[in-house]
Amino acid sequence: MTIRGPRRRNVGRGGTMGSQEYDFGSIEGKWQKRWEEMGLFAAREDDPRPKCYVLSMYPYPSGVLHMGHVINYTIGDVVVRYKLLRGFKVLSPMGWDSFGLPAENAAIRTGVHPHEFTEGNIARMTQQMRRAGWGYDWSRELATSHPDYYRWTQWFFLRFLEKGLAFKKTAPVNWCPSCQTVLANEQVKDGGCERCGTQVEQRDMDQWFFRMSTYAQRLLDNHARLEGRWPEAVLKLQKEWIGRSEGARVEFRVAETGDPVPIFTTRPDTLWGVTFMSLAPEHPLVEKLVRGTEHEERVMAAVREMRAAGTSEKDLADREKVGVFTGFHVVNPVNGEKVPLWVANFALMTYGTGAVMAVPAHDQRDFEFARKYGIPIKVVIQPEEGSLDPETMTGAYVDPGVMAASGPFDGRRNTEAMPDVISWLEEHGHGRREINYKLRDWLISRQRYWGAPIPVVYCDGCGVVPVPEEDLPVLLPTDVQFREGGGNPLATSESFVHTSCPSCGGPARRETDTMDTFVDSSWYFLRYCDPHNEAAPFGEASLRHWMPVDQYIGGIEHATMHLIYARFFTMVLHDLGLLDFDEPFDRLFCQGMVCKTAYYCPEHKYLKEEEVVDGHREGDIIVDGRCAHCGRPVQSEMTKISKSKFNIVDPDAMMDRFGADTVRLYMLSDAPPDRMQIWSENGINGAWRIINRLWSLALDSLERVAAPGEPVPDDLDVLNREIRRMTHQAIGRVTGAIEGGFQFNTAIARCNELLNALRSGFEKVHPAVLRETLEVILRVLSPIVPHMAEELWERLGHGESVFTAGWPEADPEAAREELVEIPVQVNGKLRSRLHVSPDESREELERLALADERVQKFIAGKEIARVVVVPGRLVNIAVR
RNA sequence: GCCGGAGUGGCGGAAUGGUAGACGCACGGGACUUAAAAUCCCUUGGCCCCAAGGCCGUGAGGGUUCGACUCCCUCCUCCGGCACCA
Repeated sequence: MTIRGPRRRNVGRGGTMGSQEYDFGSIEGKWQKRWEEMGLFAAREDDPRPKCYVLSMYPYPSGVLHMGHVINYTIGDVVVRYKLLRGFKVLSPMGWDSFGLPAENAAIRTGVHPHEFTEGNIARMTQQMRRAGWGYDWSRELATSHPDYYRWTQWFFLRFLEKGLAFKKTAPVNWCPSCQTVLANEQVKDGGCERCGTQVEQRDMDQWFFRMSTYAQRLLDNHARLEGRWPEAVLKLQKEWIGRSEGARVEFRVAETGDPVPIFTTRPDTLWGVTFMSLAPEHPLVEKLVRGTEHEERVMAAVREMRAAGTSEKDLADREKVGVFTGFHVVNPVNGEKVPLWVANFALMTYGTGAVMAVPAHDQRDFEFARKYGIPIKVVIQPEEGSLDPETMTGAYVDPGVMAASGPFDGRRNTEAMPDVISWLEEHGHGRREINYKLRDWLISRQRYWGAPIPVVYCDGCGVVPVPEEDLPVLLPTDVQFREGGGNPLATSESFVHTSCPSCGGPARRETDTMDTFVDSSWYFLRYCDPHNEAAPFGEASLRHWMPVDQYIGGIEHATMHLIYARFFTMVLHDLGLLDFDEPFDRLFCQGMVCKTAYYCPEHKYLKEEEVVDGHREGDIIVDGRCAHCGRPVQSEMTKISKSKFNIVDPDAMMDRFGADTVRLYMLSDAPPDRMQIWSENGINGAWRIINRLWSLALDSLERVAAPGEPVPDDLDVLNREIRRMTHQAIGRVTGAIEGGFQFNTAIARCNELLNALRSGFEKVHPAVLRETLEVILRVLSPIVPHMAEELWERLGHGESVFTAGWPEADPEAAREELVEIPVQVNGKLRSRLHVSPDESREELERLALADERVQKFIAGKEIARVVVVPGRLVNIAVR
């Protein structure tokens, strides 16, 4: 199929309206250069205007801009320019999340050093960003892989280490055998590596952590301050991720040995119904108990099997629950009952204590396990009506009820007795109230080269020794080998590994782990405030000046990783006395995914458009197409653009064809930006038309537009009064649309209306009204289509940038309606319309409505029960 | 399973409890053109009707109200997230 609407560079065919095409090629470049020269986006602390820090999430420098970047950075740029027009000095920085796996994988594949690879990509993407017209203060550009940045990442690590917030421990970790590195839980998707998809294994390794779990409650509490400012969904995701649950810690003991077995439960009210206990396969007690006993072989074999499955099982939740009896028992402290101790694959060592009390009567998972292994079931919560029989139960009873067989609590409602049960446990020394969180400590070790080296050395005499601050940065060495499956390349550098102990001067070994790249991104927004500081990560005064980020913009996929890490990091820096705030991002906005139709053949999977044959187009979609390879009918779906689905859109190609302004306008004109964005050929053509309609109307206006400053006369005709009214109403509505949640689509719609009104009455529009309206359109549209707005603003005779012109202010007098249309309803149904002054009295409206000919037809012969009059809005006559 | 969000023309989407469908796309008709593209103008929720006009319509069903896309209850569908968390 042929691509419709190919762009010809064909300007000035002259003649009638609409014939002049917007020549983005020369105009966009001109203004990008001009903004650079005038320092429009250079943020200065000595600038007296109030500050506004607008930040878009920095990208990984993959070398290619994709549509996700385009929507993200376009929104950011619109906010930046809008704030400029509103009189703020805006900090709008950009930088690079430039450490990470792709560069290292490329090094293994092609032999190009990650540094070179990364710098080349940064150069390419910078060009693409400039071309898109996004305004940044490039003097503040940073890259996390540069030593002058990662030296401070290392410096923060040392501060954490001093305070005991960075520590090392052996932990079962997610190991990606392909990447040869450890992954955070967040980086494991469906049991596979987030990056390469390889099945993840569990291994015990010595790893560095940040003590994030102790900040769980604070991360949760501070949500109160973010409510209404962050998307609901992000707060919810974080809440879920932090996973607070209240309950009790209860001390059980092994009957045979007396070993304590503490458990955590959210249902202390069911303690009397415990019929067995489960330990996680990794629980240290398992091996301790069975070693040297008749049970050892059988139990340890089962444990090995359970551990082998690890997290590599595709769907953990659907995995069959299996267990093995240890041969030992535990004593239930509340009633002295002796119940069997099992090892079960559903018990997690990483949550609670790694031991779970089992109440099959009131927990579905325990129920299934008990039925499977013939373990007794004991009912201790009875429903209000009827009584449960363990023999006939088909599932656990988890609803509220009355406690039974529960000693001192018999007959009490379980929901009400809960706090008393906990008090009782405390009084009798059996346990205490406890709160547990799913949020764990942050594993930051990566067995990789392309990251910030963790600045410690290992000395046989002194142990773990931090690198002294003055020796930072610990530079990445260049004498390393990048090999497929070769483990950590950093460990292959002799010059790096062998060093001397900063403490005793003896021979020592450097840590070869590097830090998770999420550490880099946990403070980059701070560095932007003072990017060239060589004495500190940032100057206190600069931070006080710019922070917090007023508006942060990025993808919702960072809700639980980056956004929690960055909040945690900020809190720690606050507690270290480095910051006087503890939440970094005042407002957050998450843009929607960019989607496009993809085609799918049951046999050949996703197809390119040209592989779909015999179909016809309905709008943008090929319908009833067949697979070019096998002839099977092809399905179409609207889905996130991705290479694997052959539905990608190349921003560069789009800007070649339509220019940056058209792409920007299209991204924002169809749907609110937090929703899914549908990319379509027709849609971008529509945006191109809007651009050209405005362009040619403005050019046609130049001949007859009033001189700048020429006042609008008082004695305008109806048409011109109407246009002025629309103009001044539009200012208010556009402002509201932007302030009320970035509803750029409706803001653009208002401008279209104005444009249409000017076009249809063009010959009769007064020159002064023409100028006024055009200038309003240009100013309110300038954040969205900045290049064209600037060009036309200049051609209208302004010497200064439109971005220094200020946001237009609505004149309430001009915006006032002279005549309003008042709907008249009878029993809620529209029957007629009155045309009256907007402040026509209640009585007169009622009189006019009742007298209306069309209304009469519907009320004749009926009893009027009530007449509702809302002055200026409507009349509703209720009849019987 | 649990928790969110959303269901409005052929499509993307507009509507402080007050004229449902702004704006745009697509479709159709017309103008310009030798012709096409581009551009411009008109029409366009469905149904009945020569017309005037009327009836029906915001996932389904109830409720509150003079009046409900909007608020409340029940249900259905779709999307997203979480999912052995004791």
